[in-house]
Parts: sequence; C-alpha cells; structure tokens
Amino acid sequence: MIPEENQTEQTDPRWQRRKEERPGEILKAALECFAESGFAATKLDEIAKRAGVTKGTLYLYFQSKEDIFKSVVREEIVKNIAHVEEIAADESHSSAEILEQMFKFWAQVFLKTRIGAVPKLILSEGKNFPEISRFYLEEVIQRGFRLLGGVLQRGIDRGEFRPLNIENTVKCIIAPVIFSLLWKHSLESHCDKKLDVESLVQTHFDLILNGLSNK
Amino acid sequence: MIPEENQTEQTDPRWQRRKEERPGEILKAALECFAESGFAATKLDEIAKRAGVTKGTLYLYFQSKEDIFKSVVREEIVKNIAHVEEIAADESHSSAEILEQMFKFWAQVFLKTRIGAVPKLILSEGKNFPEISRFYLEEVIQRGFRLLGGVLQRGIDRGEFRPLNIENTVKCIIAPVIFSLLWKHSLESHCDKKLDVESLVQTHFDLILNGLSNK
Amino acid sequence: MIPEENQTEQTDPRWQRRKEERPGEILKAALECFAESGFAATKLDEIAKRAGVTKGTLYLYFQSKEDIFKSVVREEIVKNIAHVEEIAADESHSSAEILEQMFKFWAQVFLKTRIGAVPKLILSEGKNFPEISRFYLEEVIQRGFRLLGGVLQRGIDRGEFRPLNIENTVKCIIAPVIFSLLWKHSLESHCDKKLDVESLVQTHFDLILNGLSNK
Amino acid sequence: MIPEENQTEQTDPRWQRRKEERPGEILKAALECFAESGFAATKLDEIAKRAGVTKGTLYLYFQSKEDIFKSVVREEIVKNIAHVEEIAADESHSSAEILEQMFKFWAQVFLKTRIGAVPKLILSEGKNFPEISRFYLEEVIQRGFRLLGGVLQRGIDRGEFRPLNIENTVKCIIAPVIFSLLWKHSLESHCDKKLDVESLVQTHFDLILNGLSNK
DNA sequence: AATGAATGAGCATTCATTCAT
DNA sequence: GATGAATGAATGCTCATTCAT
Repeated sequence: MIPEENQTEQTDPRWQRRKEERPGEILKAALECFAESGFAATKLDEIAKRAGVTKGTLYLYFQSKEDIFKSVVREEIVKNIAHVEEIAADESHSSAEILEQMFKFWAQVFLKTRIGAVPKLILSEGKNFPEISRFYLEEVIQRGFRLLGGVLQRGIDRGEFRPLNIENTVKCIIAPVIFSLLWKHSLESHCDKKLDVESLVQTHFDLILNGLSNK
Repeated sequence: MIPEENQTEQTDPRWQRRKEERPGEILKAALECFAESGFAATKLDEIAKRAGVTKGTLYLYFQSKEDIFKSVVREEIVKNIAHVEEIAADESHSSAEILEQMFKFWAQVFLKTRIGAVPKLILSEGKNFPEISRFYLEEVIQRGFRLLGGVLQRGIDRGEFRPLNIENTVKCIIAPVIFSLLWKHSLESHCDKKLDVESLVQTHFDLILNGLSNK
Repeated sequence: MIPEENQTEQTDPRWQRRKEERPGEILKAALECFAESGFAATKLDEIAKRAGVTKGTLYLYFQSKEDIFKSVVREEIVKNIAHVEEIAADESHSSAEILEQMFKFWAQVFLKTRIGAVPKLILSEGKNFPEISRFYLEEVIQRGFRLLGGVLQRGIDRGEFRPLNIENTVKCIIAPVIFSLLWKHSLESHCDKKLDVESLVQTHFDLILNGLSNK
Repeated sequence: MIPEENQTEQTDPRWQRRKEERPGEILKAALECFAESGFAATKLDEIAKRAGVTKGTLYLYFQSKEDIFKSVVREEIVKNIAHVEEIAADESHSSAEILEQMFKFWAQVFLKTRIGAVPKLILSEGKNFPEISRFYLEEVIQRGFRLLGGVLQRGIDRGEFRPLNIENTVKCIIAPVIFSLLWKHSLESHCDKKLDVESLVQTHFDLILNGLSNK
C-alpha cells in the first residue's frame, strides 16, 4: 500500500536459503497440495491444515504463496541434483551394467520419494513460472542428459554399443521413466491396475539393449 | 484427415452434446488458455478476449468454466479416438512397417495439431477432474494400448518380434511420443534448441527394433 | 501472481483521467469515509455501502484502494485549483476590498463544499502519499500563496498597506481559514458551540487590517 | 522546563495511570510512529523496533494498540496542560508584552518538543477517538483559549487594545501557531524551503498589533 | 521481565456468474 | 444473440494479540 517495494529478490546465488530452520512440514504439505491440485487451485488453508499449523504461520516462513511454491520446487530440485550427481560414473563395469544401475536407481528415486511430483509441477505450471522451468531444465534435465549421454558415448567408444544419435537416444531411454512417474502421479488413481515399475524398467532395459527384432 | 464436426451423435452417454451450434472459436481459445496456464489460472476474460467475444457470450454456449474445460477436452478426445481408430490394422504389411507408420502418424497428429495439449491437461488437471481422467484413460489410452499391443502380438505370433511382455513394451514404445509432446508444450519455450521430433522418432524406431547392442 | 506488472502508471500529465464516466457517487462516498476515518481505517465495504454499490463494483472504476484515495484527492484538488484561479485579480477595487472578497469567497468554498476535507487528508495522510502532498503543495498551496502575495504586494506598492514580510504575512492571513476548516472537520462535532465562520472571518479581516492596538 | 514524569497522580479520573513504571521509550517511539503514519497505518512491530524491544513487551505495559495511542496522547496532553498553566498571568507587564511572551513561548514549546505532534493526531484521528478529542478540547484548547482571552480582555479593559470580539480574536491569534505546527509535521518535508517560525511569529505579532493598513 | 512463534479475525482483491439492456 | 456492468463468494495476506518458554 505504502510504496516500500524494494525487496532485493533472489539476486545472488539463484536459489539461496532464507532461513536456517525451515519447517519441513509445511514444504511437505505444500508439495502434496501443489502436486494434487496445481498452483492456482491449491489453497493456503489446505496447506496449513495438512502441515498442522494455521494460515498465518505460513507467512512466518514464506513471503507469499508463490514463495512457498518456489521453495518447494527448489528444495526438491536440490535433492534431485544431489541424486543425479551421486550416480558417479563407475569405470569398473560395462556400460550396459552402468546403464542398468542408473535405471534402477532412478526408478527408485523418482517413484519411492516425493521428488516425483516435481516433474509434474514443472510440466503443469512451467508456463506460469518461467524461471523455475529454466532452472530445472538447466540444473536437472540437461545435467541428467549429459550424464546419460556420457555413458552412451563411452559404450560406443568401447564398442559395446553401436553408433547412435546420442541426443535422441538419451531421450528415448529416459522417456519411460518420465512416463512411469507421470502415470503414478496422475492417472494411476483412476486405473484399477497398478503400474509395476520394476517390471517395466526391466522390460525397457532389455528392449533398448536388444531391440524387438527376433534375430 | 482430421474429422471436424461431423460425428452423428454422442457416442457415449456420459458426453452428450448440449447445443447444435458450438462456436469453435471459443473452444480453440479455451484450449490454448488451459494448455498454457492450467484450469484454475485461466481467466474467462482471457478466453473471451482470444475468442473475440465478451465474457457474457461464453455463457450462451456453456454453463460454466468447468463446462468449457470439459467440452474442450471432450471435443479433442473425440477427435483423438477417431484418429486412433483410423489406424486400421493393415494386414498387408510387416509388423515393423505397421509400427513405423503408426509412429509417424502419431507424431504428426500429436505434434502438428492442437490435440497435443490434451495429454498435458489430463496430467495437470486430472486430479481435479476425475471423470475426464477416467474417460480419457478408457477411451484413448487403453484403446491405443490395445491397438499397439495387437500389432506387437501379431509380430510375435508371426515370428517377426521376439517374445516380450507386451503390456510393458507398449508403454516403452509410446513413452518417447508422450515425452516429445510434453516437451513441446512445456519446456521447449525455455530451451534454445528445438526438439526435432521426426529425428527422435526415427532414432526411437531404430532403437526399439534393433537395440543398443553392437551385435 | 504471474509476472505481468508492466502498467505504465500515471506517466504523462501528472494526473490524467482514467475514464470518461466516473461514478461520482463512489468518489463522494470515498471522500466522506477517508475524511472521517483516514485512509487505513476506511473499509472498502463502507465506501461501497455509502455509494450504494457492492465492493466488486469499485474495482470496475478504480484499480485499488489507493487509487480511489488518489482519485478523490485529485478530483477535489482540480476543483480547488479552478476555484483559486477563478479569483481573478480585480484591478478596479482597492487591495483591501479584493482581500476581503478573497476571504469571503474562500470561506464559502472551503466550508460549504466537500473540498474542505482535502486539506485534512493531506495533513493526515501526507506522509503516506508523498506525491499527493507534493502535488497539492505546488498546485494549490503555493499557487494560492502567490495569488495572495500578489495582492499584498500591490497594496504595498500603492501605499495602501505598510511594508511587511509578504511571505509571512500571507501565512498569517490564510491561517484562520485553515484553522476554521480543520476545526469544522475534526473538533466541532465534539463541541457544543458551532464555529461561526462568517463572524470569524469578519473579525479576522478587521484585525489584520487595523491591528489590535487602540490608536 | 518541560516536566517529565513527576506528576503526582491522575488529575482527571478519566485518565488514570495504569502502572507505576512506564517505559518512556515506548511512548516516544509510539508518538513518532503515530505522528508519521496515523493510528491505523502504524504497526506495533514498528513501534517495538524503534523502542528497541519486541512486540510482546508492549503488552507488558499497555493493554492494546489503542491503549498505547491514548497513553501517548494523554501523556503529551498532560505536559501540554502544564505548559499552558505555567504561563502565569504576569500583572507587571503590558498586555502586549505578555502576549508576545506567550507567543514566543508557545512557538518554542510546540515546535521544539514532540508535543507538536499531538494536535496533528487529534485532527487526524479525532473521529476515531472521540473521548480523546473531547478531553483535548476541554483541557487544552478551551483552557488555552480562556487564558488568551483573559489577556485580551485585560488589554481591552486597560485601554491597551481596542474592543474586539474576544472569542474570534483568540482564534485568529492562535491560528498561525497551529498552522506552523501542522506545516512542520506534514508538508515541510515535501518543500525545499523550511518555515522560519521565529520570523513568522514576529511578523504575526506585528500584524495583529498594528494591522496591515498604512496609517 | 522479556521474548518471538503462533494465532485467527479482518480486509483488499479477484473472478466466475448473472441479468437488464 | 450479444453485451458488459454489477455482483458476491472465495481467498491471499496482514497484523494485533496471546502464551509457552
């Protein structure tokens, strides 16, 4: 009301921390709500209720609904990045084995943790939060792509894999994981049969390694 | 090839028509808006503006915002179904050829028409519109899965393909198409390099047919 | 929420008109409320109620509570300016007569119209609305001071008045009018005896012309 | 000369003390805030910050925001009254001299101390705090008016002043002091030239004593 | 005494919906 | 049919107030 709009905003490291202690309960509740209903349809009352606090309390830790949203995504993305980097390129195994490990690890991470909701949010709300999209794209997706691409390249160099367009292949490989994740978060609740991700990943790994053809 | 408004009657009682004349302009504008911003963040003012009418006019043709949303999705889904069914099982070609045709056809349809926005909407808003999700799941996804599964089964039966878990394979095969579509609708605008779907589909087809392995 | 904050704001003529037709009812009601309770304590519900509309309607004509406030003040200030300029310097009378006319005219204007509330608002809310204060200062107060100072100077030049510090004298002359106006708008309602402005102005005119001293 | 905290007891039953020890820091900070922003726009956070305590501490000494406001005003008013009464009717000087002394004394008090903010608050918030207005009116304003009126009456009785409407004259005399005070507290910060009160009072005293006319 | 985290009532603002023209 | 002014319920956000520590 009274013009005093000079917050600095996130200037320096793109996503700095705001407080030492941040109630994880609120972020957890918020992630649930946003993943279920999207940004606009999520009510602060609902987040507060699920976090076991009142609406006013949210504003002790966050500046606005948008800030809560960004914080949730950022928090999860940071974990995401950590996971991506955790998958060190293990030189001692064959490329196929490394690939298989990465698959299984990702399937675990994406499906067993709350992180899986983030890609859905990026898809749904990306147009409304361009910085977040850009950040996610650069820090998670492209980084993951490079990692996977490196493994493929090494496999080709070693003669384990036949030469292929790496960029496209990376997307083909990752797609079923994305698919599973979105399925879990959106459609599965309307479907009587659960998706067996372990089995899907197994099939997928076999498929990309050996192809459909009966040779 | 894309059927416009010439379906004789409501195919499913759940989705009956309300009016004879429905301004396609409104639905077109609405699809754009919903795809861009999601249901809740889309304002009727915006739809009206893009459709070149006033807000009041929307209520001549639709009962509510929700009705507009459902109508948009239904309309597109109906076209979707038509497309899926159009891909007749052509007995005269090899299964691989049929598969390739289906791929290319889908890539065309999903990426070159406005239909591609629907899966994004289903994913984003599914939790808020369960009937739509269920309808889409049954009438489009599972129908498509059965169609593709049939082709695979025939390939296996004919000895063209090696035996594989059909259900999983179908998902692995369709996943990159979904991926492309979501990418186009969400992340591509934040990325400097455009996704070349034709090329991706080509790589994908090669990959699933022949696998990675250098045999 | 979605960053699209690029309104141009009042750039060009400092206070341009927003709409051709502006419901004077709203501004009238708003002036009453703001004058009674100040900016912060005024509720939009109250303004709406007094204007005979609902809260939402206010937003058809104004962008915010602050906008309503500024519009009210601006509107009244514009009238104010008109009044100030209306008092043409009449060359045909003695300076004392012109002075008397100005007094009586101002007393009428300030006390018989709603304009009288503006100075109170400027005083009360000036710190919170610096641009308004500055505008009022330049366009009304200093302009009025110059006008009055001109009359005094002419009186001195003609030998009608004795030489005096014009700047100070102007303030001494105008002060009782301001006093009356503030009294009317703030304290009179708590006092059993009404202030007789006509009589006060008469005494004042006599006093400044002839002084207290019994010569 | 300005009495601090040494009044023995509540002079008026309407304004009794609540606590023995009252942190002057809080009241000082509160007066600043209220004078700057008005009652409603002042935040307890701000008062607490300026007083160097936390918000909770305010409630150790005051029952509510309104209580703080009333306490501030009352505190200052009490000082005000003391000042007014301090100006004893000095019989040994001419009425003009007494008048001049009063003027100068008031100018000092109002402008050099924080008391000057009170009249502004009374004007701004009077409608929202009627008891305060009434109290101020009776205990300060009318008392001051009677005092000044007495001096005038004595001057007339002694033949020093010519007969005038005392009630009106009092207001005319006091008005420029009020004007100066409000100017200092509201408009001066938006104006490049500072108001020289000493000089204004000098001119004013000369003016009311001798008038404008060149006799 | 002093704190500051938590509260929740209150208010500005938005926007789907209605209806007189 | 089409309009757009008006509505009012819904909701994000503020801030005076409380209370366990």
